Amino acid sequence: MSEDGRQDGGARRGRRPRMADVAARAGVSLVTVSRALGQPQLVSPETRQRVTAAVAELGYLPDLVAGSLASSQTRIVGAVVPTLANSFFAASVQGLSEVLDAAGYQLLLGNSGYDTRREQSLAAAFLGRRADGLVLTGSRHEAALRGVIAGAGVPVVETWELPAEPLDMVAGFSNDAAAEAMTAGLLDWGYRRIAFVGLPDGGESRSDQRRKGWRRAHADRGLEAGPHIAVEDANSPVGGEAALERALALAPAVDALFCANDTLALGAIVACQKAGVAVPGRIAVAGFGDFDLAPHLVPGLTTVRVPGGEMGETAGRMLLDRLAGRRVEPRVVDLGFEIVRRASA
Amino acid sequence: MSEDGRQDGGARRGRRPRMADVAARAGVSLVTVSRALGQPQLVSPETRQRVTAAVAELGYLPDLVAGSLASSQTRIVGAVVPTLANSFFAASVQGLSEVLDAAGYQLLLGNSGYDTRREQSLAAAFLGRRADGLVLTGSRHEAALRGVIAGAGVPVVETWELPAEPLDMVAGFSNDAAAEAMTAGLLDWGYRRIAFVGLPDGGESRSDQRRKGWRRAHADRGLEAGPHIAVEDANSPVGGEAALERALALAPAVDALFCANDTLALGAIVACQKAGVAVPGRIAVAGFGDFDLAPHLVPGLTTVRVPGGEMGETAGRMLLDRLAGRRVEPRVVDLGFEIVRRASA
DNA sequence: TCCGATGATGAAAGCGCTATCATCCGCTAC
DNA sequence: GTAGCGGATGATAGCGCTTTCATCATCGGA
Repeated sequence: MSEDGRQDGGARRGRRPRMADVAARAGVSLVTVSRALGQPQLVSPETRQRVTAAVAELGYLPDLVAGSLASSQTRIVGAVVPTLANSFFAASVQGLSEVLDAAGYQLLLGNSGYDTRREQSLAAAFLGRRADGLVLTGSRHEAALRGVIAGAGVPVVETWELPAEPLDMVAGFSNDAAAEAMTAGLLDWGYRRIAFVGLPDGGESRSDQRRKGWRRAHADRGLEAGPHIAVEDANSPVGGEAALERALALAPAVDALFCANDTLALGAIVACQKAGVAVPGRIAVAGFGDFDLAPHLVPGLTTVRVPGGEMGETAGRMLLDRLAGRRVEPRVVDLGFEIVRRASA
Repeated sequence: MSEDGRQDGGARRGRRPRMADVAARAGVSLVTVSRALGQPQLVSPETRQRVTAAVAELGYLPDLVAGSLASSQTRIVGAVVPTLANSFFAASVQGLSEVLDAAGYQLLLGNSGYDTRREQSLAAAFLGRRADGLVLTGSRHEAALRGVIAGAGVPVVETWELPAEPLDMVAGFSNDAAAEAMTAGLLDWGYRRIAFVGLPDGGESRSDQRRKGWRRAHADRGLEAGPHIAVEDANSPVGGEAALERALALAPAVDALFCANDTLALGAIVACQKAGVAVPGRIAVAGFGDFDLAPHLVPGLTTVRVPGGEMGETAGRMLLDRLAGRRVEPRVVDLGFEIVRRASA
């Protein structure tokens, strides 16, 4: 291949080459280049090879913006998570990203900061970019979202919950069933006064559901639930530390702490270590999420394993299936959970 | 506003409205709509108001793909991180995302899995989407990347390191200086045989640099560095646990473990707890990163605080400045680090 | 009274691709 | 021999916007 200087078909100096430049260089029409790149089987091997060579010589990079406009599909999926500073959602994003990447799709990511209005505006922005699909976290959205999505006509997957009225598809699990199961486990293991540690009422949809499950486990057995110890910030161990202190002061004595997530549980366990409180001897601690560190804490954290990465992967696959024109059945996938009993309860 | 049925200027049924539909409805030309939306100050208040009303009535969402093609700017920034399953990079992405969001930019995210070829192909894909800027992690890239970026002519920020030959701009810190400072601290505090726990040689750029700093701190004082305890996976506490076991078996006795990151350090501390090894009495443990949990471990983790979120924010701001046509000086920003001494060393 | 500013609006020309339809060739089938 | 067909290629028309340039009032100053 000639390295020296631009030839006839070469791109004008200083401009990034376009498909027409490649075409000229390869001595074919623009359409043929488009086909050679997009549907190579429609082009003869020699032509394809000439095009490939021209692409390489010019360093041509197809403009996917133009392609998207012409084909009205972007191969972009938008995802909104409450926060990235949290390994749980990060795992989902990672799973999603990998599935999409393998299919040549790209991920447009936004974080809502647990604010449904920001979620709404991010979703709108993604749709404005003509994302082919959307992945959302949770079931609580602005009322207007439904209309915006319907108007755009793109497939959507909600994750991390099992909404009563899904927008479209769901890849999630039941937070209340999981919390109920965890609570039932604690009761079965002999704990009698189980406090729930989490956000106040209405603080956040998933925390609320978990609290509901905890309450129901008691109700189903005719027991009265223990106290709800409210924390301000569910994403810091500090809340767990404070909760332990409060729990120890309560009478009748609380013998187990069910934390709305593992970060809080870690705070509680650490506070116990510092205060010399035996876990689970004096007080048991259970978490929710089963983060990486759960088995490594001392004592190992009893918790609920949730399908973080799988939700992302499944959401991605559902979207891709739908975009490929395949029917997605069922539209609501419950990825389940698992009670993981370690030493802390 | 009339709810009932489409009117003259309304969009054809079943199609999503375009700018022309809005224009017809508002009784102005398409250009005016474009201006009313993009540069409202160029349009009279009444007209602007008519357009706004028409937009609302039709539920019009501008097509940013078309806009991008026409204006040749996408307001999209692409970012590549090694992994999201790691709170360190997640913090950077979060910081970046927030800065971009506030400026009306969107984030296209990819994870390379610590593979430079995947980084390269992601970067190329982002450039194909005509991202206005790129944020990369680290300084080790495929050779071809430089040319691809130069060809696209977009601003780039490298993060998490201080590359010797930056691609363009940098928002990072010196891993070797930080590791050297941490090691110097350990030496100052009286530890004499400090093992480094991290990936094997050449495993990863940042781990290598940290090891280099550890070695240099010794060399500068005419001391011989302790052993390098290699682990397979630096992102799991398991490596730290294994490392502790190996360290305890060494003679002469290792009295401090300097782990290439906090996750490994956590593994080591936990292993000590389990084995009843006093920290720092028998062996001190230092980490790198200062993740959320560091102050909450028992004992609190002595570590290096790195500017995770700030690198993301700074990278975002540098990009935005450059895109706004402002000069960015200096192009290499060292965000520094901080030695945080807690109880573990 | 006329003129160049100034402000508000519009018409037309693309941005760089893909979709669609047309063309052309060589081949098989009768 | 020729109709018919599939494979390979090309010409053309947009995709829905922004940009640029043109138009046309309106207005204060000479």
